Amino acid sequence: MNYNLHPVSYLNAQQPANISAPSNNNISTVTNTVNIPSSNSNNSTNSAIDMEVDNVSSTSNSSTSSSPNNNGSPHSSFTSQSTANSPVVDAKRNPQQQAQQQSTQQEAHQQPSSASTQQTSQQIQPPQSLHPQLNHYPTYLQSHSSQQPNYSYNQQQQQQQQQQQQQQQQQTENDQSVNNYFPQQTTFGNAPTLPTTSTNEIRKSMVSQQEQTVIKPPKKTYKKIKAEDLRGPFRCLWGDCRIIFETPEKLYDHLCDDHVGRKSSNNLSLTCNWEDCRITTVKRDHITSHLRVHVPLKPFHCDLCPKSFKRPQDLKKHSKIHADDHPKKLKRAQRELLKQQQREAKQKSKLYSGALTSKKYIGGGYEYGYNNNPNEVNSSYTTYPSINQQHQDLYDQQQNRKRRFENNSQHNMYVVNSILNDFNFHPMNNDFQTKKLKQDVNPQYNMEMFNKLNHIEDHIHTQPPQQQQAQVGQHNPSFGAAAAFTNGNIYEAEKFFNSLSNSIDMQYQTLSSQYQTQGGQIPQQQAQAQAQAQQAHQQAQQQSLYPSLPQLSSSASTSTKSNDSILSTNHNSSYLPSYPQINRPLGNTYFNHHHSGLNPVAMEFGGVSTYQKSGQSLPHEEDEEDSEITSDDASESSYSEEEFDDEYEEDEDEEEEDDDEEEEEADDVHVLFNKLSISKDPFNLQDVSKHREMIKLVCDYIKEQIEKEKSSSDVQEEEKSSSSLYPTIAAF
DNA sequence: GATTGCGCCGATCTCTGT
DNA sequence: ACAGAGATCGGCGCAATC
Repeated sequence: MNYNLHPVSYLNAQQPANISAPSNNNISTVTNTVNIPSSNSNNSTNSAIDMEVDNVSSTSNSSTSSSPNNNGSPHSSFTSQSTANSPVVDAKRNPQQQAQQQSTQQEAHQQPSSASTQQTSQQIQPPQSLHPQLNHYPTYLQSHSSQQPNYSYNQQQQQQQQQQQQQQQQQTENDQSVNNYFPQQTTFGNAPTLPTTSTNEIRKSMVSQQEQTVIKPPKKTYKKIKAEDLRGPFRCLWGDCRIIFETPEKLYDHLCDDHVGRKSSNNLSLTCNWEDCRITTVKRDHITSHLRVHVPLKPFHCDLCPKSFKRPQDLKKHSKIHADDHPKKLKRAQRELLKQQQREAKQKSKLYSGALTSKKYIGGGYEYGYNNNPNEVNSSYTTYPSINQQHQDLYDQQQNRKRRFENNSQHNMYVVNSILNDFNFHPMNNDFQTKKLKQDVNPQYNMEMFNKLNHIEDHIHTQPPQQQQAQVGQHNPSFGAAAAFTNGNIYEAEKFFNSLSNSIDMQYQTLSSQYQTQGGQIPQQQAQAQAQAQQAHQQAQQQSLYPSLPQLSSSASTSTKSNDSILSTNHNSSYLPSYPQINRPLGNTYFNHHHSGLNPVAMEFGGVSTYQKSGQSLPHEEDEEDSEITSDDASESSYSEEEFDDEYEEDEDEEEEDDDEEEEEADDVHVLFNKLSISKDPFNLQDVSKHREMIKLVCDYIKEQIEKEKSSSDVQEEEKSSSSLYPTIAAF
């Protein structure tokens, strides 16, 4: 376990201790008296951060080990399930259940054990859940009312105590089972809060209640992740651990690594201690899969629709509805195919007629029209000359756009499809009609958009070429399939992406000019910006009632950490996206993660290993070591770095205009970055450039579609006009 | 070669939304 | 009623260890 990956998350997690209010006093004594196997104890780093991390994480592990499962026996979690006396639990119980519970507790107090000391350890009240709907509490677990063990005893006393607890649990279960099957014999002991009604009424009510609570199987909680669930902060509610994480990915990692643990690390816990959930599994992957219930994390995205899923099986099952043999898919495909064939036939007929009646031959046999379908590039009319100068201008425009695609039209089409899909502009998207209304017509390139485009870019470059090809074929069988858009949709999309492109252009120009003027002074500027950000953060923290999100120190990372760390800093800002994020690898640069076969995100779609918290080292750690290899591989890219550089050079030439304005922009860059929440390093410039390029691809595509729409409408008009010259022949 | 830990994956059940 | 999504569980394979 490497806490150096995101140390500030742990470091700052101590700050809101007064808010989350887990009194660690009791816990600290626990950890001092009992040698609990802890994965964190293996952390041999000596930095100040790690020292504090150990303090915090020891709290978390003490909670983990506060369960009697972690007594060193690997399979101890099978034998006991402790249920904390959480007020959340008590709030859910009806008074009669509470009375029964109290009576059980009283009986437990009468046992010759240290119940009074145990009771003090139960005073830690967990705060309100981040996800109230997840507060499910299986009824069969409510019957397990055991006390937390007192770790001030030695191990032998612990074992005895655990045996007593097990006996108590068994006795309680036996009593309840007896009461269930022989309700007439139900007694309530000396429960103090029972109402003084007749015994028959109590018996009837209790019988009915027990029938409801025991006979009925525990209901599962099926929670849909909402936008508010993804805003964070993401607090670990495992036991007494209240560490706050920036992202659900980190929270999930923390849960799997620190709380579930591993058999090999001698800290495996197969009982979920998340709040009042006490679900016990028999295998580690089962509990890691179960943990997704508590974490709003859906890292498995559907490539054909905006939906995301928690588990790869869910995605796989969902993907069946996109299969070609799916009934809905077949009907829709038939309709789309018919429309498309009709329009293509009309378009081809016009092109044929126009070419055959062309007035003069201008140049060598170049392609007429703009068709990115690789199968139709050498179509029969490609060698016909253009018609006139107007067509020549149109041709030049088309060729300019086509240069963006011609190296790898398949990949670029996939980029366009992905972006249209993620922005709910894809015509094949079922939710388009409902979601498009919510789409901002004039989007701004803010941090949310930055993260979203990063997400899309991640998604794009983790798809194998075969899958991309298949998806392009499914989404848009022909590149020039203008029929995919309706008239209203395409103009809305044009407006949306043009506005976004303009916004990105502005940011890009500012960033690029600032980068050129600053040169090697970026780290110093970053340090200043970081100092300002820390001041603002401290002020906000003083004013805010809520715990602050952990802040990553970009100034430190800039000088000491690798580029990958810087990237992770950028992408894990406090501005969290409002939609599920894939587990963006820490070793994330555009070109190496695009081409490296070791990409963990790529593994995401080929397997689950990245998310099932394999014991093997993460691939991106290897990427850091093999950065040279991956950069070399980038030269083989279909979307090569040279291609990007060419684009950048063109753009930068246009931007070398006003030096005075650049100085003013340099002064305002702090404001800009504060708005964007993007630290100023060249990688951000690269990210912005990538986003700029991506959106330009979409804009070009949309323009092309609009032109095709116009041309097809011209064909229709010509057909109408020409048909008016001749008598209508009716076919019988 | 046997054992064990671990992860992947399919089957199945349950719940939710239409 | 049905489809789709969420959740759980068991079988299986692989790698490490003995």
